[in-house]
Amino acid sequence: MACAYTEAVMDPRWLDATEMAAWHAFVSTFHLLERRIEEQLKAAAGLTHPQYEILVRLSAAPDRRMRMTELARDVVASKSALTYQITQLEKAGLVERAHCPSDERGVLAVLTDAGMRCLERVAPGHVEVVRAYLIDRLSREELHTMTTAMRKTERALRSSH
Amino acid sequence: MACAYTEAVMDPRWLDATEMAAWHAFVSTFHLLERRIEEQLKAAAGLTHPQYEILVRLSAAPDRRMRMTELARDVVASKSALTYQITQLEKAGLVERAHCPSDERGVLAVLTDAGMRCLERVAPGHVEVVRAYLIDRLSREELHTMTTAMRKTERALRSSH
DNA sequence: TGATTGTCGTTCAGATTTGAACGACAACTC
DNA sequence: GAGTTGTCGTTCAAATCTGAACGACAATCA
Repeated sequence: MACAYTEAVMDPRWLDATEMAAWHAFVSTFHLLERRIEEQLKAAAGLTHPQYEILVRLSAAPDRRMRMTELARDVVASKSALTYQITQLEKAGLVERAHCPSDERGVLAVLTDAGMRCLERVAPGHVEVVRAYLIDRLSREELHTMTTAMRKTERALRSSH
Repeated sequence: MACAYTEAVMDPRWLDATEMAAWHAFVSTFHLLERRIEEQLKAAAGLTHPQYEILVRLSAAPDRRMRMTELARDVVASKSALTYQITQLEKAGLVERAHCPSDERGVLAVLTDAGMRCLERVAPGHVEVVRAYLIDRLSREELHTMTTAMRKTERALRSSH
């Protein structure tokens, strides 16, 4: 009754019980899963989740390289956060920086061979966690619905900035 | 083809295209939404999302108070992160600390009247963002499926620690 | 009771993120 | 081509998070 989400029940703009349940479940679950993923990656390879995501994106890019800004957009990180993480990964020998041939301002993040090997070594354990707690618990139907729902929101958020 | 998620297609433990799409959509969307929420809350009241969530939980608790550990579990924060945030909210006059009558070690976080007013003032704008980018874009059916899916994962994660 | 073990919340150092400011270059306009 | 505006990536200070260590108290058990 005192909850800020449901208090003004007369106003249709507030969240009803179903909507509130969906939202809270979404937020809590993500944080819990994120925590478990961090734990697994740290133990397996001393990597953080943002660092792992960077390696994944680079491994899938042509020539295993990507512009800083594009990479930041892909992994949803701020430019300064990406600068910091690329520096860390460079110290670890997993990524290198290269000049961009087509733009003098540009910097390319390049996955090294060591970075690729690291990813191949770590990925199975990571995927196992994602499976164990999310993917394998959902039916094909649920998986599809969730993807559709997430994409709608992602599209709306990306197009408004 | 070089993506670490799909490379070893012979191994059924890897994620196929559908699963990978679901996972990436989930992670990206959450980060984008989180970013937008932070932006809105900061502009509206100088609050962070974790701080807002703390106020919400306290507002819904009996006597508007909660034990630190329980609160930390609810908002999925580490104990030290909660200690820090409660200190910040105390400085802002939105929350107070009180002794726990039943346990000498315990600390109760208590929502002040100012905290309650702040929450009532900020909540509509916050809910509007959650609606605009997530809730209102999903059908009742999708909302229900997502909640069910998230709850399965949440349950698995909470019960294994 | 006394001893052991566990939980509570805090502290601290270190790691990471944020957002504003910046210099360097690119793109566009006239 | 000079001037304006925009983008690129980095830097910096400040804010926040993490995880291990800690002292204080609670719970359990002999």
